Amino acid sequence: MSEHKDFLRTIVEEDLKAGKYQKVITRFPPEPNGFPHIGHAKSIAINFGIARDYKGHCNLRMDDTNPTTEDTKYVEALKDAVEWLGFEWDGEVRYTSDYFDKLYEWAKELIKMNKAYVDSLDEETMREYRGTVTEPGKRSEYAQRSVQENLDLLERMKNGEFKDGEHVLRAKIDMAAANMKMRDPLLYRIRHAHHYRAGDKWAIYPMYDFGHCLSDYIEGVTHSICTLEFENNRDIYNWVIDTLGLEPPRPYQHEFARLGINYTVMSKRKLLELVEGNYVNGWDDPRLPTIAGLRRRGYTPESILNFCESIGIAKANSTVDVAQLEFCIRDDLNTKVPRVMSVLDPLKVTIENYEGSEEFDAPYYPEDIPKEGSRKVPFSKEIYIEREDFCENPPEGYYRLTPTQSVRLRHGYIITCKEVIKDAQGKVIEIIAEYNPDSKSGSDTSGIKVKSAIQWVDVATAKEVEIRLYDRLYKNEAPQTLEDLNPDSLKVIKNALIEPAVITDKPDVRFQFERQGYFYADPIDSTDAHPVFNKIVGLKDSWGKKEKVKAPRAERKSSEKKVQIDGEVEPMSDEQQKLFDKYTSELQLNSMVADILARDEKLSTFYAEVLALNNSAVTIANLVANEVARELKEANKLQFKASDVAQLVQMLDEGTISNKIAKEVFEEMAKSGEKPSDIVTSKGLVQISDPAAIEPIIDDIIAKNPENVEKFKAGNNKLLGFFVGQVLKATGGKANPQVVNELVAQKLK
RNA sequence: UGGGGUAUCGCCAAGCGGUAAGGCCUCGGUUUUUGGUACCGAUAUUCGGGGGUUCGAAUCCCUCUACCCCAUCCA
Repeated sequence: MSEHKDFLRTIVEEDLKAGKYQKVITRFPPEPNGFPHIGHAKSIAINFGIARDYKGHCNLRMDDTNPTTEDTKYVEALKDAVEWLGFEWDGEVRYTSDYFDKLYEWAKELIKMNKAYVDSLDEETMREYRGTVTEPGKRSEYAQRSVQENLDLLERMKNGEFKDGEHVLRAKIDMAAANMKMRDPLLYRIRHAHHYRAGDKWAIYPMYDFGHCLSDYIEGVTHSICTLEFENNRDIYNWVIDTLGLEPPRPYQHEFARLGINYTVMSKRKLLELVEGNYVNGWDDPRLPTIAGLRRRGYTPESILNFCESIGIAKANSTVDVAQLEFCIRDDLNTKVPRVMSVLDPLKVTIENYEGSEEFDAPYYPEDIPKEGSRKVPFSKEIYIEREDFCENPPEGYYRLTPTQSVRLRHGYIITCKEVIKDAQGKVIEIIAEYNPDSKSGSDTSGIKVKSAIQWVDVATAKEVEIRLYDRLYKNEAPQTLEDLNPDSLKVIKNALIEPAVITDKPDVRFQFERQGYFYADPIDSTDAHPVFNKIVGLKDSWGKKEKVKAPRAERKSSEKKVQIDGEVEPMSDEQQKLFDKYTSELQLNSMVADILARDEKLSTFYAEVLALNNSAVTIANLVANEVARELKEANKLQFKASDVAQLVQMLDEGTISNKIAKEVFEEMAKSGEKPSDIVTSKGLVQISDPAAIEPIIDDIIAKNPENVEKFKAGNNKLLGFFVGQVLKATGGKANPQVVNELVAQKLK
């Protein structure tokens, strides 16, 4: 585990420490109505990861409460994804549909408590009754039905006596709730549909808000982790569990931001559109961010897990740069896979001074990768090189073959261009070259220095392969529509060439094609007779990048600060205005503090109370406007009285305590309600202002931090805070910060 | 617009009153028979804006702004 815990792990740890739960139980609760994507991988990594880190367990539960969209094939895909990522769920796979009986009992319970009712409004009316975000809704007249009638109706709904939509079961909460989700949410709806697991037993199905929390409870889940869009549903989650009076321990819901990645889409709807509209070739199209797609592309589980860990968990909506994902797969494959040579766009090279043939012994891994293994690479007079690796009129900095620049054939000899043969259109079709017999790789005595080594294949023995080059699915960073699709996201090269060992020896399924990228033998289409390789990701290419940069030279980030227009501040009432005037003129408060006090009745009243006991108007005002305001905001009820604050201010005025200590005392006082003077005495918080007592401490700290002293003397003024902080820490916060400040500044001069 | 959230580098993200972590990207340099890898180095005087409190504020207080979610019988 990394040293910085994310906020979820922090919560889990606190709960464990507080003894709230004996064991952490999480769950991954997908609805089996679509293929899992990398966003699910994040959720899987979080839920299973937390369970693993805290020695708990994680369930896999299909949240299958909507029979019209769900299917077994998705269940399989989901199970498969979890397994592929290397996680093991606790026991059997769980299904919300297995809890239908229990859920139904609880629904009746709610009716008996008069907390749920059968409503018979039609859909449209129900929507009208719900009100809007600014206007309260109104309760359905059916809410007055008797318990008996509700029970009876629900029973008959279950038995299939009514048509879809005729009735629903709703919770009786509050039609005027500011949280729209709490305006009598639906608990059950009628659906005469075949459920892929429950069959035709049920004519009613629970809604998410009813089924999910209770399923968590049934499974003993402790931390129910979901994405941000469920924040509003948390109130119902708690309402259902609380209202039913379920015995603790009970689960609590926590939300995190879902994963977004640029140049792709993640929503089920958009993914479905791509698949069904044949914009891609099925759910496992390697361009898709689905687990199946990533997997078929050649991504490893480790790389995806590393990715999930690297992006962190937080609550801010964010879009991760796809470069981060690409880094993770390169990073993983770099140390794992063999290097081989392939040529995608061949240019023939005839080495006129070479006769016969030979085989080079070439290691599969470069020297910096601690892995063994090698293969034979056949070589003869005629070879192919990559068309890009020859240039007749090279730009500056071009390292490869030119009419005047020799290159090394990787694992082989150094060649030099002798003649360039072109067709009628002027296209280069062949290079006539010469090799240096003394330059053989590994036993080079030629003394020739070349700028680079290029990959190649032998014409006579090279194998033909199909290569599928994948690029980002969309051309826009934040794609909206199908128009944003990248027309070049797939390029198929039917007859690329590859060295024979890849096909005959099959040392692996993933390879680095040197200087090109990582490739994966397509698990479905690749055969011995017709090998197919998917490009997983390209190598980093600092040359290609440089070339590109030459073109667009326009955008420079505009450094001008954007001006922000402030909205209107609400005007004060006459009463408030009067108070404000008194504060600023009579009591000499600054206008900001006066404004805060004048506008808040609780604060101004409290202020007046303290002022009656102590006349340090400004000090009290500052304290009330800042510290007391916070307490009021957090707790709503104050643990202390005006007299306590007056006493605190007096100690401050007398110099018994510093501002820093005052804050500490205040916090304690707000928590325990103890008298400030008692807190000061019991904790020994009297401030130290005597320089003679402070100086030795400062000397000690200066002696211990010679580097920071240097930096400070070099002009890093921020370090003053560091030294003052250290001294304060050493004295338990008791040193008078003002004295310390002066002393430190003096000593470091 | 009522409610619920969120704002720290180009992209993620730590930080919880005392020197603005880290990763990706980018840019230099070293090593290199992959323009790869590895390694070194650079890159936020500033934390959405403005005020206030404090010796000291990304962190506390006030206020404004922007973005996301909620008015499916979806989850």
